[in-house]
Amino acid sequence: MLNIYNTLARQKQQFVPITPGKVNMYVCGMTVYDFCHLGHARVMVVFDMVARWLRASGYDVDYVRNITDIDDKIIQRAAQNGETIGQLTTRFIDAMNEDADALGVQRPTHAPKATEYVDEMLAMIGQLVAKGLAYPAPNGDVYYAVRKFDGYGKLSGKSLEDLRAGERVDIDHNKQDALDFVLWKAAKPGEPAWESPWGAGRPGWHIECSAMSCHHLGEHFDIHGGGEDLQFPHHENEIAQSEGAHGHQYVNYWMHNGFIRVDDEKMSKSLGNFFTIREVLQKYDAEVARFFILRAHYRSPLNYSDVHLDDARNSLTRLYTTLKNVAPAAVTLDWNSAYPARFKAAMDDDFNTVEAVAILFELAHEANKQQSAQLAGELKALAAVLGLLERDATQFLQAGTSAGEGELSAAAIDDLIAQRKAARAAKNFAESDRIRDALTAAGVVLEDSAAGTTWRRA
RNA sequence: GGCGCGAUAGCAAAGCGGUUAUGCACCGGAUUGCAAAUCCGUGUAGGUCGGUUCGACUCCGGCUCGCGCCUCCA
Repeated sequence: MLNIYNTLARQKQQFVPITPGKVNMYVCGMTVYDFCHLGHARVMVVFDMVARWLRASGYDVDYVRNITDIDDKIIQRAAQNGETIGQLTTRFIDAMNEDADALGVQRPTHAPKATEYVDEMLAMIGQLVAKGLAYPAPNGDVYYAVRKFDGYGKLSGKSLEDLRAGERVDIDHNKQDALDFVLWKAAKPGEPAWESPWGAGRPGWHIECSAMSCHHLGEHFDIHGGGEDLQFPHHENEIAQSEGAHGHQYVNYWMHNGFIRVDDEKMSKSLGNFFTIREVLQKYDAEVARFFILRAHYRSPLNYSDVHLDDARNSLTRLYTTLKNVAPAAVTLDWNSAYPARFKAAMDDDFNTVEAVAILFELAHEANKQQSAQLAGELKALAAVLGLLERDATQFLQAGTSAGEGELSAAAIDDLIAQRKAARAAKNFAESDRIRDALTAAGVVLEDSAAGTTWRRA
């Protein structure tokens, strides 16, 4: 039985789907005006893992991850670049999909773009205005009247009083309350705009998720996820919009993943301390990056550094080495048998991939020790549930970096191995060691066995 | 200032009121021409001060330090 830490309840709760056997899940995706960084990678990988585990558990999962393709930064960036908004967003949506694919992230079932749901957003804003929960302001904007919604603050644990005391909210005389947030922004000259009952304009950020989740998953669905920085105000505002408009519960389980950090600080655009996914993939195999994310608990902060990525690569190498040394049998997982049962218990405990990965290592140890194709098969099958160890072991072990600087080609390596083999046959160990040392210096490790010599990159 | 989270061995990182986490690194040994890989062996970790308890890394409280949200942000 699956337990999920629900931000709304601030504790783990047993997961009970609204419809038996079916899970509807929505995750806040990217605003596409730049390349994705590692923080975005974490959201994509974490919720990919969640979707995979739900499916492995037998659920039919409808997974929606939206794309914000209209907002201030997009407009600004397109203008800077001298390209249209469509050109800019298309470019970065493609880049995002490339990065996600590299990381082994399966595509969500739907990836709706905000610009394609403006009608739905306007309909919802209309409902909110009709109910007196929203109001058009003198400047042409439409705002949500936060104080009219009873439960405001229930997700983030904030009270309106505390928020007002925060003194960090701009005073805007168009708003009835400083904490009111915008649903519809009046058009400014030169900006893209849609017609609306309140004049030409464009949607505020929060309304798109309420409208698109409702369109694809209904007014009430099971899981909503995103980075923990979205808890407030974005998710709080979504609740206000959706529950305000529909008059009932919006989401049952709210999940928030922790940040990627650099030197113990949140990695973010505004701090400028971010690494893009493709930057990292120049130096590290994408599966190493995925493993790096999944070997930490999704709610914990995760420090990024080359040292940690090196460590992750060495760890993953051990797993793949096991599969190279012990050919895995084709295994159909029996969740009642020892290792799979423990793996399942770990995953069912709020997606404890840390524990699940530890079990993978125990399995590797036993597979090596017993030279057991069955255990190696279980290792491979269990890892596949996490989207790991799905490649040919030798392919992984010999893969270079995409940068590929100063790397010896496989052909050159094979040639040196042949020379070394001849030297060894002639008992010329000085020469064979010289060749091996040269390879070591080039980052290539040799492994002799009865079957011959194999190599991998260090 | 308000609200919240965390502090585990050299590094990373979990579970758990009493019994080995796990990985990397390190050190012995087996194996190897020598290595690598693998196997065997080796770690008296749990910020600090108190409390509860027969017993606490694990529960409770104080303190210290770190981080996050309160503004766009995954």
